[in-house]
Amino acid sequence: MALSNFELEVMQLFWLHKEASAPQIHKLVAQTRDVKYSTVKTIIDRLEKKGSLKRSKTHGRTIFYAPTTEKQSVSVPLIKDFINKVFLGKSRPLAAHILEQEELSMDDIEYLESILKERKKDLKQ
Amino acid sequence: MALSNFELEVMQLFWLHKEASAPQIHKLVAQTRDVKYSTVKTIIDRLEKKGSLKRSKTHGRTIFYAPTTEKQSVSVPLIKDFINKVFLGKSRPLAAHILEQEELSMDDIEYLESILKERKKDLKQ
DNA sequence: AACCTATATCTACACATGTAGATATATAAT
DNA sequence: ATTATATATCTACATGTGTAGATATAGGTT
Repeated sequence: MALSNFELEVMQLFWLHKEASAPQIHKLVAQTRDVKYSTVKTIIDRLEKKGSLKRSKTHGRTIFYAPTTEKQSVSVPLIKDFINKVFLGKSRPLAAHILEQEELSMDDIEYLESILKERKKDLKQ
Repeated sequence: MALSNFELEVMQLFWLHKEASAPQIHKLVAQTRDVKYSTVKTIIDRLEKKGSLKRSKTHGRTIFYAPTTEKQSVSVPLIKDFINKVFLGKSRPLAAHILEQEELSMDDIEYLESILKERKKDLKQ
């Protein structure tokens, strides 16, 4: 099932921390934006209902949740969708934009070059 | 103002064709999906209200619309958003995924390599 | 044991979105 | 000139989303 922006934002925190409670997630999100506990808890409830989070343990009455899927299994289809939606299914213009315009360190660049070199080798055979 | 998925899909068609009428856009969209004329027209009306389309001319009572902005001015911020949303603001993992997994021709690869070479040169100075 | 407080649960609401029917009407066809 | 038809306009509605208040209560605190 598709995730909304806010749901995805919360999932990112769960993927990062492996496991967390609603109050913890609320504190993290509240560092950036002014959002009430119950708002965050609603999102977590919806994620649980969607099957993206499961209850993993409790401390007192505090419930801890954990992701049910790897981050990859969500983000890879999102990339496909995005390329379809914004670049009519063509990867090259997106790749070009990132390589030209987005922030990359020398290390990043060399890493990406090595990927391309490999890819080229595979294509040739 | 942000565009919904469907709105963006319709804008893609306008960017491609420069100018079009609602019936034309409907026919194009209907090639892919079963969607009624009035649905498409509603989306176009909303795009007009949002200021993304303007009326450009009429033939009989048929209204032609044209985009008010370049495609780039919409897609570039979308890329930023997407990287923030899905990759916590880091471009490298997205770039790596595309270079590794998405469909690229030898020509694409060589083009992307040349971008990286340039970028490297700039970074060194 | 009584109380306080953090947390969970439940309910609600405005707005966006995808969807399309109903209706009016300007123009093309006869 | 009349009629038919394509197109525009208007209205509507279910669902998803971001948002949060109200209320209950388990469990820590005194």
